[in-house]
Amino acid sequence: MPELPEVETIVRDLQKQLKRAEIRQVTVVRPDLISGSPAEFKKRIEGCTVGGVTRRAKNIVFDLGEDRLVINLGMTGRVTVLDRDAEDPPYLGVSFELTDHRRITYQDVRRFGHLEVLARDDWNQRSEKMGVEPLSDGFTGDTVFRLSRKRRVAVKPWLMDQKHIVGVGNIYASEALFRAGISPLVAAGRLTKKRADALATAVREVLREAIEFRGTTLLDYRDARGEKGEFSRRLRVYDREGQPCVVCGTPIKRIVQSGRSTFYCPHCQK
DNA sequence: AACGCGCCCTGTCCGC
DNA sequence: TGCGGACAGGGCGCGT
Repeated sequence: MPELPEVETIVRDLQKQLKRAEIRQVTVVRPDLISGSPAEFKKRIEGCTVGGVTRRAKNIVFDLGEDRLVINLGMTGRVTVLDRDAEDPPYLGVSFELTDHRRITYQDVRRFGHLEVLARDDWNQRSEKMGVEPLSDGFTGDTVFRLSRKRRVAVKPWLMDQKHIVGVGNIYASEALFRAGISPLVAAGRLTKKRADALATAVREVLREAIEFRGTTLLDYRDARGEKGEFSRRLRVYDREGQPCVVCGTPIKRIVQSGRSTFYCPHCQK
């Protein structure tokens, strides 16, 4: 569900809302969502002050001092800051009661999400092994060109593979390829340098715009205030099968690649 | 090593 | 109306 823009939106909300927030008590409602035992999870978080909230790939990272609380939202995870007295939201997985009048809740219908506490160094090590951040200075057409060499897989699933570039999921992969005029079916390794440049630009632009509009809500996504994202209406191909291409009017096609839907314009994307 | 696929789980929608 | 199948922003582990 949430890709880079949605996670980034949530993180920015949380940064503002949780300045120096202190966590008093943790309640694990669904132990299958966390790594390790609920007792250990509680022990390592209770009493900690949130020093900051950042994003790495599609993960929300809470700075707890020595430890990091890392949340991956899976498909339907939500992190919301509520009044402490507000009733439990549906599909509540974990609740973090703060020392002020609020609490942070994690809800997840499908429970593909994941919460984990780990030591700062362990997290840093893991983070170093992840793919490149597409909004970082280090991400250019050269990056795309270099990483895609000799890859025979189609560029769309390649773009979604977090080993190379992080944060791009099913929606923004289709959207970026449309903007770059590249067919989702071409082999990643066959991209010319020029097309790699265009793709890098398209990825950066679509992610930036989506953040500006607070992400895409198809169904489940909500930001940390419980609001939907506004980028949905600006999608050019995703979920638009049969509708006219915004550029040329050709009906948008839907195909399945690696088990995921891909949407594209067969006329504009070659 | 790289890649495709099934699976995790619950809800919704569509066709028959 | 009811039911089965397909599908949904992700990611892991398996086999080839």
